[in-house]
Amino acid sequence: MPHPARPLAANKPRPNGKSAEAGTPVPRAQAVYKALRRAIIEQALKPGMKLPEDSIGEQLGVSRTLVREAFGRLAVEGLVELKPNRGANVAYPTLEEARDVFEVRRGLERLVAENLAGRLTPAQSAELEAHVRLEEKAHEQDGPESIRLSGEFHIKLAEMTGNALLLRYVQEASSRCSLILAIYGRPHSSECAVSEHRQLIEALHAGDAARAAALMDHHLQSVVTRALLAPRGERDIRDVLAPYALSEGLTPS
Amino acid sequence: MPHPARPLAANKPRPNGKSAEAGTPVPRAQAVYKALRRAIIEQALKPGMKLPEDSIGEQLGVSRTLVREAFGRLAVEGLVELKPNRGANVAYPTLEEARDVFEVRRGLERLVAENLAGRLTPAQSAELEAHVRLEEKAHEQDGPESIRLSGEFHIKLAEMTGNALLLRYVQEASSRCSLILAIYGRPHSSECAVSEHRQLIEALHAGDAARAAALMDHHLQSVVTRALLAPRGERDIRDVLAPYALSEGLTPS
DNA sequence: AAGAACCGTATTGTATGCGATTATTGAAGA
DNA sequence: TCTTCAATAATCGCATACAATACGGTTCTT
Repeated sequence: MPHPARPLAANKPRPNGKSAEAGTPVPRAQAVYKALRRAIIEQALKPGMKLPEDSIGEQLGVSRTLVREAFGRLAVEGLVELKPNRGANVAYPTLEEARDVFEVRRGLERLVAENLAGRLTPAQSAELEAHVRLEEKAHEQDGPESIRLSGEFHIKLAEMTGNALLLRYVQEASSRCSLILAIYGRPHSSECAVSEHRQLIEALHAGDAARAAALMDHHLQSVVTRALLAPRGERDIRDVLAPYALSEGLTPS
Repeated sequence: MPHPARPLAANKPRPNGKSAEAGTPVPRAQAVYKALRRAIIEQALKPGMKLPEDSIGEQLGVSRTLVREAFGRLAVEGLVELKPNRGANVAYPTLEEARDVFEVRRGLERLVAENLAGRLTPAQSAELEAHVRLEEKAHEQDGPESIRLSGEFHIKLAEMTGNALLLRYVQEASSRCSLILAIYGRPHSSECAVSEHRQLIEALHAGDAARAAALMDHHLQSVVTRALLAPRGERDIRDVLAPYALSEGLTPS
């Protein structure tokens, strides 16, 4: 699976500074950060996985310095764990941390709902409705597409508040929820019920802040019970390995 | 003064930055981060102030590498602004950002209040009451001590929820509020009314979640309604950082 | 004198190197 | 065979080196 290293940007030793007509001299540190972030969220890098600085740097075509910088930022956001002198791992939240994340997320999104109630522009309403229709369509074949869309619905709402900090926090909580569901969630239940999204839009539109908040609260609560409270009790290595042992005709002692 | 390239000499690889007796192999990157963080929160580094990597590194006795790492983390937390190719400044939030921060903070702390209502242990109650008494005492001479204590009250509450993420967010919002009040707040009005803290404790104790949340909401709301304009002066970075370097065990070169 | 092109300097962006710490392997001893 | 321990390999922490970019002042042009 390891592909030959492909530098992540125009890493060319630019012949002469002058001719750099290419778009953005965006710091590559940020590119590294974003690449790793996506990789973690999309679970290409699985929870708990070791993250050695130099192999990652090599793979991305940058030096360890930049990888380290990215790790630091990801650690603040709770996506990687940084252990002194022992390197970085993709975060592996405990069940308790998971509970915490969901609680905070509920608080944040309730705020989103209150903020938005009665303030949606027609354009925003339309966008949300369109989104929900997409969700419905995707829901039929129940692929990973469905999951992505459910998540984006919440991000869209946060964006519409116009509160940048609130958006950032919701995104952060959201990413961590992805991690958590990757660990403790059941395989592919689409996490959000589309009908609940519909109701929420309606309440927002009606300007009923209290009802919107309550709906959001209930909605996220039910995500937890749907996806989380059916723990695939694999906190233990044994559970993970059991099927493999079986298929190889080995008997765990 | 550019050094004429001197092939390794004066700065021999020191065995360790500090005297050998240190029992704590605490990464120095973290020390730098904490020093800068405190300096910003306590407004020794004023909002908008330029943060040159090398003078800071020199003052703290570390290389630019570590300073940069700290900047990255502080930027995620919104305490530092990082402009590509133009370095770092202490964040200077706009009024709109200020509004956003306060709104999020309100949402978070309401969550704290709801979480805590009816769940305070006797020990926790006692701690809070003791704290409020301290506030009252400090309030008489109305120094900076009074401000610090008011802030700590909210942090203490967040701690008591046992929700680490919630605590982190409250702390973050809190620090940013310090910045904001430094810019837009009036000089030294102690920001929290002690009586409101008292009422809040009472509601928590009574287990009245709704009332506690409402009180918290109102309390923070009333903090906001004290926003005014204020000028700023600038000092030399070196002087400002010296005490922080000292307290973190860093040695200026 | 106002503006544009120019150049030296201060700073930032990134890579590399070196000592320190941790993990791993393999051999000796029980 | 199971430990214990040492030597080695892998990795991290941090400083330094070098390249790229932005800033400020000067000179040249009109």
